[in-house]
Amino acid sequence: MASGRKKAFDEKEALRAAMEVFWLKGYVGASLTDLTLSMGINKPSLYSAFGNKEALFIKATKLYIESAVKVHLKVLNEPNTPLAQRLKNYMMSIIATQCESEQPKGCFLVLCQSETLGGDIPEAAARFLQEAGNIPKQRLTAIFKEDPEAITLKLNQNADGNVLSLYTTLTGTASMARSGVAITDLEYVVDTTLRGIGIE
Amino acid sequence: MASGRKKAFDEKEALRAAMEVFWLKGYVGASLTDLTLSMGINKPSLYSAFGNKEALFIKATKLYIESAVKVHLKVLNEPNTPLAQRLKNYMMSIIATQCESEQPKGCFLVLCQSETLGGDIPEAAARFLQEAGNIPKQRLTAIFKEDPEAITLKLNQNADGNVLSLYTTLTGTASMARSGVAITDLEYVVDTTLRGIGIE
DNA sequence: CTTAAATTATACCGTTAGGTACAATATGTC
DNA sequence: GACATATTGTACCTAACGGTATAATTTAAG
Repeated sequence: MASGRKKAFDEKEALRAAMEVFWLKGYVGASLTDLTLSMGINKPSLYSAFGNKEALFIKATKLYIESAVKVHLKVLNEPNTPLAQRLKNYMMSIIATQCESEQPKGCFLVLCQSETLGGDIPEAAARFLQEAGNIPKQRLTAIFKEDPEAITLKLNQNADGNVLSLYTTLTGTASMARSGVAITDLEYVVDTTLRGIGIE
Repeated sequence: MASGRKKAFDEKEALRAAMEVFWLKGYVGASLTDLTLSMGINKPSLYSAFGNKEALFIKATKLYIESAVKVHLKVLNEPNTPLAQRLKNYMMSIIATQCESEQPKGCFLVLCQSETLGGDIPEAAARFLQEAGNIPKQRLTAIFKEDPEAITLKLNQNADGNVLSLYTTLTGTASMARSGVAITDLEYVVDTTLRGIGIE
């Protein structure tokens, strides 16, 4: 079997570059020129490797979920660690990503979810974005409902409300990080939220 | 002096319609077609009355600040009302606007500020957006530093942190409202934040 | 009724959007 | 080296973008 010319770019690396463009500019704001420039490839290469803009966006979103959402979850079940510390570590780990200066500030999902209401994001991508937001919520709900320490603190009695409080805070910090607020300032916000739901 | 044909549209009403388009779609996402359709006028009328897209956006932002930001401030100084109640009224008043179903869900400023980092918003408009966000922050800072009850509660000792906590929560609720979370659920988030900073 | 001023509608401008056809260029197999 | 295959670079497509020139309207003043 004959097999033609080799790809001159690393697909994973190109996808990572695309993710950063969407992360910085959103779905609508990211033009194909922005994307191809950052990815270091031209349009035919992009379309043959990733399909089209929407398919590329979904793949970039999946990469973001894996590399910037799920990675933080493991500290929630760190053994021999008080719940208060685990929750704080989790939130600060996310905020560190939001404030990381080597990446676009803020949160990919928060930015792109805010675009969905305008109707300029294809429906499949919009649905995918919405589902992505549920991942941390479900995990936090499980913690509040099942963790022995959480039950002792009666956090299970309004688990949904407590999850929403944390999630709202983290969404807010994403906007704060995007506009340049420092992680040291946001740590106080986290402490405030945790104290507010009755922890510590 | 001769004076020509009369305007067939109400300028205030057209500006209000433009504000809602930006509120829903952001600066980049709002096309001139979106704008002229919602405003009920055509492009030459838009340009003669408002200048260009950027000038229209700045006027729409000013209208939003007057009609959806400053209006909430007065409850912060309501006489014969405990500080806890005033702060809660203030936050819930804002969230009611964010959840109002007769308007686009969420916050005009939060949406458009998130676009600025991408570089697709003209610089003058971007600066104006940033300044707009300072209005509530400055007022809250004054409350925490000067209100007798706030001083008694020692909220003045970390006024900036407490302001950031409230502001982050309200920014978060704007995103929550945009994705359809009900005001009744967000009330618990407000209670959490206020309890967190040591009120109530 | 004429005239000057202002607003309207229509048609158009150059540019950029997302997307693709096609020829040129590499690669592995025979 | 010839050939099939896959990727690349270039050029192009239609549609929509922000913005405008121009001519057709409507109004008030003289």
